[in-house]
This record gives sequence, structure tokens and C-alpha cells, in this order.
Amino acid sequence: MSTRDQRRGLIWSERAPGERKPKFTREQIAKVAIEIADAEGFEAVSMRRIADELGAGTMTLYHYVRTKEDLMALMEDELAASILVAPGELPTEWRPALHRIAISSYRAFMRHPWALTSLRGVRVGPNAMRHVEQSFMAVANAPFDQQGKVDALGIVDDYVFGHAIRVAENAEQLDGDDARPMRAMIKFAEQMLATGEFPQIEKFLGPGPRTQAWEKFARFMNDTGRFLRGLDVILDGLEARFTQRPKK
Amino acid sequence: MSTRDQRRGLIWSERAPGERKPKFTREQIAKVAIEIADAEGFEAVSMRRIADELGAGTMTLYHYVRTKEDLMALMEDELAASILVAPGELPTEWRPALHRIAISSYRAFMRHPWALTSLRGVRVGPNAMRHVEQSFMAVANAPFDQQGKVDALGIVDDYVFGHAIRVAENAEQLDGDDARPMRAMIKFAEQMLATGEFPQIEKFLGPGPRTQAWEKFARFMNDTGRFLRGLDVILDGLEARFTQRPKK
DNA sequence: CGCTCTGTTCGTACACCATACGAACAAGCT
DNA sequence: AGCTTGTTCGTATGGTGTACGAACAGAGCG
Repeated sequence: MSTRDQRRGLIWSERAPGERKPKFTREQIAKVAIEIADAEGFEAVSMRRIADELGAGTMTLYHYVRTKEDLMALMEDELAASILVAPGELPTEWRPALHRIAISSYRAFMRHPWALTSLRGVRVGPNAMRHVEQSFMAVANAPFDQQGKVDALGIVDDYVFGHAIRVAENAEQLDGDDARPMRAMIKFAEQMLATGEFPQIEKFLGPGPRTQAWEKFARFMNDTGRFLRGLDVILDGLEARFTQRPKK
Repeated sequence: MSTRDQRRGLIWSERAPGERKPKFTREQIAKVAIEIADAEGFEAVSMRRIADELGAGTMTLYHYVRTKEDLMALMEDELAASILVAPGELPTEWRPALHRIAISSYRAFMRHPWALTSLRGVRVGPNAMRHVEQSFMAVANAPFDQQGKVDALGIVDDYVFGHAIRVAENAEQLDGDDARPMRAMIKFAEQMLATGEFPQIEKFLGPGPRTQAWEKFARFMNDTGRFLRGLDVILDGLEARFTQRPKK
């Protein structure tokens, strides 16, 4: 190898000749979009806004992405990366492994609540596939048959996703700096209760002035403990299914 | 009562004097919006489109609704009505009752898949409250404490919602008349698999030509049986939680 | 060095969106 | 018949995604 090659890397990591280096990268664009959504909500994410943030013309983005839909797929996969469990940290037992993945997903969703309602899924990117791989890994040693394994993964994923999305929606109202929506909702609920059509709800809330009971209830719904208890119930159910009837 | 009052109904069902009858109703508007979404997808629902369908001017809608957001709340509550179990048909035992409600919700979601991804919730309308009432009714006789009851409802609701939303997203691609998105996804997945980074997924799919294995897999994910099995697992878990440790 | 090629950037234009504003209309009353 | 006011809706504004094609600039070559 001659000296003039010293400062160059392996051929694979070098750009092929004749290929101009673009100013931006897809990852960079996706990250900026996520930052905007985190800071100002998903509806603030527009092609113009992203381009401005990057100091580029709006149409420049369309060189990296065919449609805004594609860009959202990039955002989604970028977030999918953050639900991956660090390699080596995945327990070998199926139950703690599933538990670990579920918590990791839950945390990621809580960090970017807007993603749950705004990014419509099924655009499996590289990181989403890694998540699937990791999930299969989690149940690889589980005493379930093929169908049982997929069922188990599906149930946990569905629960985590469903829970997260409902909590996220709730939190948007609960933690907003504007308390009016919450007040309006309580007022409406009280009106409905006054009709007497809802004895069970009334019984649950108890008698007397329930101005705080409502908010307490809302906070309870968003308690992480509730998520964990539900997760345990589901894992219990999966375990029971196995011990009760090993061969279906 | 004099004869001239004969043809009039009870005072309560009469319009108060001085109140002009509007041409449309909120319910009517919401129903039209839902029809459009069912027929052409949610993105086809615009204020102009709804108004056209009703034979009204666009701005007329704003007399019935403050914003489009409000209109979506109306749509949501209209759909919430369809997940209500007919009164009298709700079993008294908590497990079949929860099962019944879950299935009813699942069916409603399957009928209007777009609603899951497009209508962001927490706008509890009258019908949503009736659903909550019905849910509390379902667990009224269950041997859980207060927290346990709410937990149980939450877990089932979360699972149903999470499952439905993922199936709905899947179905959009699976049942679309355009098979290209599906093919593109398979092609991409195969490329990823070729890297050897996904041994678990490969093991699951098995060797050889898997052109059909993919679609079979997708169909399996959307099988109603999978939903029901998951529901049973969760109800098992809830039941176990009770029999194992009656007092918490 | 300048020329050419082409990948990359982006200005302009269009169709569509939600909706603010205020004018026009008509139903029910006196 | 005239008035009041709830209801309808035309127009206009500022936003959106993106099609089109012109302008720019980096790399290779002579």
C-alpha cells in the first residue's frame, strides 16, 4: 500500500467517485422533524417549517423524500430505534425479556406522545424490523408453540400500544398549560351525571363535591403503576396458558 | 284541555316559541362525514366536501360546529354509540360481560378502521360516557377491589384498542386494490433478511421461497381468532389475579 | 484553466385546506 | 306588513403539500 493511501479509509467507507455529496441526510431531516414535533406539537411539522429549520428551500426536501408520507415513515423508524433494547441487555427468560421490551416501548412512546396519534404505522423500516427480531428473540426459549409465540408478542405489543396511545391522549389535556379543556370536560360530565343515567359512575366517584375526584381519577388513569399492573396481568395470563395446557 | 290543543304533543317535545328550526342537525352532519370517510377514506372528509354532500354552503357548517375538531368529536361520539351493548344483553357475570363489550368494540372498530388512526380521542361525549357506564356495570359484581375494577377495564380497553388499531392499519395495505405497497414491503423485508441480521425472523419464516409465507403471515396477524385468543389470555390473567390473592 | 455533465437546490405556481368576517336571507313574531 | 334575529353562505386570507422547471455547483476531463 503506497503512502498516499494512508489517510483514506477502507474502500467501502469511501464515497464512490462522481457522486456529489448532498448537503443533508434523511436521518438529519427526520431528526429535525422530530424536534419540531416534540417542541411545538406534530401539527407544527410542515415541509416549509422543516426546510426553514435546516436553512434550505422547501423543495429541497423532495430530493430526499418522495412525499411527506415518506418523511413521516423516516420519523417513525427513527423513533423505532429508541425502543430497541441494548444488545446484551435482553434477558434470556421469556417473561423478563418481554417485560423489558414492553417497558422500553412504553418509555419511548411517553417521550413522543404525538407519534402515537399522528404517525400511522405499518411502514416497517430497518429499526422496526430490529424490534421484531428482538421480540422473536425474547420468546425464542419460551415453551409456546409457533402460534403461541406470535400470539404472545402480539398481545403484549397490542396492550402496550393501546395503553400508551390512551395515556398520551389523556396527558395532552392533563398536562397542558391551559386548564380550561379539563374544566370543560368535568363540567360536561357533571351535567351528564345529573341526568341520573349513570349510577355506576356516580357510585364509583362517591358522593359529595367531586371537583378533585375527577382530576385524581384522570391522574390515576395515567399512572405508570397502572401500566405495570396490567402488564403483569397479561404475563400472568400467558404463563397460565402454558402451565395449564402445555400442548394446547 | 281544549280541542285546539289536541294535535300538539307534550310541551317537552315541542320546540319553544321563537326558536327557528335549523335546516340540519349535528347528528346528520356527523353521519354524512362518517359516510364520506367510510366510502373514500378519512382524508376525503373536508368541510367543503361535507357541505357539498348536504347541499349547503361550506360556512353553514360553522353554525353547528365551532371548528373541524368539534366535528370530529361528533363523529367520534356517533361511532361510540355503535359500540354500546344493547341494554339487557349485558351478562351479569363480569367475565362474559367484559368479553361481550370487548367484542362489540372490536366489531365497531373493524367497521370504521379510519376512525382508529384519525380521530384522536379523549373527547368524551354522551355515548362515550354510556360506554364507560356500561363498563363499570360489567365489573360491578366482580370480586375485585375498586382499583382492581378500574385496572381490569383499562387492561381490556387498552388491548382491544391497541389490537384494533394495528389490524386496521394492516388491513389498509392488505385489502387495498393496489397490491404494490405490499409487494414493496416484502421486497424490502427480503433485502433486510439477506443481511443476515435477522436470524430469528428467518427461522420463523422457514427456508425456501417465502413469497406466500409473507402474505400468510400478514393474514394471520389480522385473524379474528388471534384477537379472541388474546382476549382470553387477558381474562385468564385477571381471573388468576383474583383467585391467587383475593385481598390484593 | 475552462467546459460539460448532472446531481442537487430551490423559486414559482397551483389546488386545496380551515376558517374570519360580514352581508344576505327568511322564519316566526307582533 | 314590518321587524328581529337565527341561519345561511360568498368572499378573502393565510396556511398546506407538491408539480414543474430553472438555476446552481461539484466533479471529471481536455
